[in-house]
Order: sequence, then structure tokens, then C-alpha cells
Amino acid sequence: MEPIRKAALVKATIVELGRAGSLDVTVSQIAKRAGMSSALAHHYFGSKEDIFLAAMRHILSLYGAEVRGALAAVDGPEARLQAILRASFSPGNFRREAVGAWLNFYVLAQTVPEARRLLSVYQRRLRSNLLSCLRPLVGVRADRAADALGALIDGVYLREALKEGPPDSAAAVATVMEFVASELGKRK
Amino acid sequence: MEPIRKAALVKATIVELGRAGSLDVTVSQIAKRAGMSSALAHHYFGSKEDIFLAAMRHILSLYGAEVRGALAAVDGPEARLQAILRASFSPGNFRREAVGAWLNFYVLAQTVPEARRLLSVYQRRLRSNLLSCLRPLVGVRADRAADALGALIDGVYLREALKEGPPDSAAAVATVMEFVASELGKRK
DNA sequence: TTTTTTATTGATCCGTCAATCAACAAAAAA
DNA sequence: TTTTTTGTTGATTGACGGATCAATAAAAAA
Repeated sequence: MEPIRKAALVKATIVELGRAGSLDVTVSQIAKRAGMSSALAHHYFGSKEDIFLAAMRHILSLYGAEVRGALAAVDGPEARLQAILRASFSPGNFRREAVGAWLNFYVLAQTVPEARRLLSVYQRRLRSNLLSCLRPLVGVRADRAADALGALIDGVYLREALKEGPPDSAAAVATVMEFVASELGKRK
Repeated sequence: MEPIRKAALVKATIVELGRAGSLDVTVSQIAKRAGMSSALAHHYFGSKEDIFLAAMRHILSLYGAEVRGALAAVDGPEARLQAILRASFSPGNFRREAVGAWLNFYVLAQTVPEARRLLSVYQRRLRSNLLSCLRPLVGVRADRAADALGALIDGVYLREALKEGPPDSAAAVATVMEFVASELGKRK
């Protein structure tokens, strides 16, 4: 039962995070959505913070899997780069729940060391993926380019997610690819 | 008294936001730090949300003034660009309170329309400042470049603010300037 | 001076919430 | 079958929080 209940709670947490748009989500709400009592939620996770951290791990691992899947399907540095972007900006990542979860993880990262650690794990993994694409393309400049590209991805995501009107995955990908092109010295 | 009290509450709100690292700040805490009772805070602002929005307006106007000041001191498109970056990444903007305020404004923007509006006002203003620098430099490409640059600024800020270890203003400026250089086709 | 407006607070209302616990049910082990 | 472990919840606790209000003080207007 334990893994089932935990998984249900994690999913419910993410939904509630998106619904509320803030960390102001009660354990009861989460438990109710997961079809159990709040006492049971406390039974399987020790505390509310533990539930949030588990949800964060889940989101990050989903994203990681998405990137891995996209990378497996393509070949060549540029195509791999584009695959990373498509995974990062997939419509699923712009759903209410996903946006709410990410933003609140940033907030959590300010004060909860474990949250900060998880976030930096994700960033390092992204960076290493980017680096392996960039090195064949721009050689020694890859290091600095990967830093900038990582930041650009976060920034574009943030803006696309918070702008008024529906987010546009393709536009987000295009914006970043254009940066890559200019970094390669190509100009149309 | 009203403007004095309101100003004190706004300042106290920002400090408390930074201290707590989340929107989980009580009106009593804010009022206490501002040296008054919570009842008085409710008297001058109708609700907690109003207090938050006032704090957000204050942060945005501080940032706006910082940029304006930096722009007034320099001449030429590239120098102006650098001035915007230096203002955006000034050490003051990496203080606990400022980071906490910004992150929580992003969170607020998900659910409070007025917060989203304020955020998009800020983004439009930044965009127009960037455009006026970029047009003389890259002509018709300026529009797309301004979008990317704006997002890059947000992303770099986010990463610099949340990374472990102290933020490095100069490194943030350098990262973005490097992007500008590659956009100009210059490569060292 | 009297009246009115402004400034201010302590107490209070009504509600919520995280966490705990005792108790019960059901399945597994003995 | 009896015992033990696992799963589950309703009720409770202890605390806190936003908002309101009556009441007081002080200043301004009349």
C-alpha cells in the first residue's frame, strides 16, 4: 500500500499546487484529492514538508525522463539540443500544475536546503546535457555557452508561463534556438 | 499619517518576505516590524493582499528608478545596455529581501491578476529599454533579440539568486554581455 | 468650547491547520 | 484459531491567523 498511497499523494500535491498557485495548500486538501484522510498522509509522510519534497523529486524526475526520452530519439548535436528544448518546453510543462510546482519549488529553495539541493541537481544535469551538445559545436566556448543557455531556458520558461494568454511551446523553442544559431555564428 | 504608515508597512513587508522566504507572512509580523498593531495595518490597507501588492509596486518602482538612474549616467547603445544589466544585477537586488520579494511576486502573478499585470508592466518597460539600445546595434533583429535578452536576464537572475554560495553580480553581467557580443557577431 | 474627524489598539470572532492518538478493521503470520 | 502486523480514520489538540469592532485618545474644525 505504501508506494501506492505515496504516489497518489504526490500526484495530488502537484494538482493542488497548481490549483492554489502557492504553497498555501493544506494536507487535508491533498489527502482528500488523493482519496484518503489527512491522518494517513501524515502516516506515510512524516510532515507536510516531506510531501512537498517528494512532489518536487517527482516533477524533477518526470522532467529528467522527458529529456532522456527526447534525446534517445535523435542524433547529432544540433538535433539533440533541439530535443532538450522541446522537452523543456513541452505543453505538459506549461500546465497549471507544472508551473505552480516549479515556481513554488523556487520559493522553497530559498529556505529548505534539500529543495535547493534538488534544484541544483537538476541544473547540473541540464548543464551537462547542454555541454555534450555544445562541445562539438563551439569547442572551448561550450562551458560559458551552457551556463547562458541554461539560464535562458529558465527565463524563457518563466516568461512564457506567466505571460497573459496561452503559452506557446514552439515560440519558446524558437527563441532559444535563435540564440544557439547566433552563438554558432550562423545568421539567416 | 497615512502615507508614513503605508510606507513603513511596505518596507516591513519586504523585509518579512525575505526573512520568511515565502508568502507565509502574517499581518501581525509585518505590523510589528513596522511598529504598529495589526489592526492599524488592516485600517490603512484593506487586506493582506493589498499590502503585498503595494510592496510589489514598491519593489518594481525601486528597480525602475535604479535603471533610469543608471541610464542617465551613460551614453551610447552598448554602454546603455551594460547600465541596464548593472542595475538589474546590482548587489542590492540579490539581498534576501529582494530575492524573496521577486520570487513571491512570480508566485502571486499566477493567481492575482493585478500582480500579473504589474509584472507585465515591468517586462514591457524592460523590453522597451532594451529595444532602444538594440535597434542601433542590430536593426530589425532587435525585436527578437530583446525578447531573448529579457528572458536571459530573468533566468540569470534566478540562477544567481538561488545558487549555493554568494551571488556574483559581475559574473551575471558578464554572462549577459557575452550573449550581446555574440548577437553582434563579435567574438573575442 | 463643542463637535467632528483622524489615529490607534486590545480583545474577540470565526475559522483553519498540522499533527497526534486512540480505536477499529483487515490481512498476514504463528 | 490466535496473534501480530499493516492500513485506516474520526476526533481531538493546541496553536495561529485574518478580519472586525468597540473603545479611547488626540488633533482639527466648527
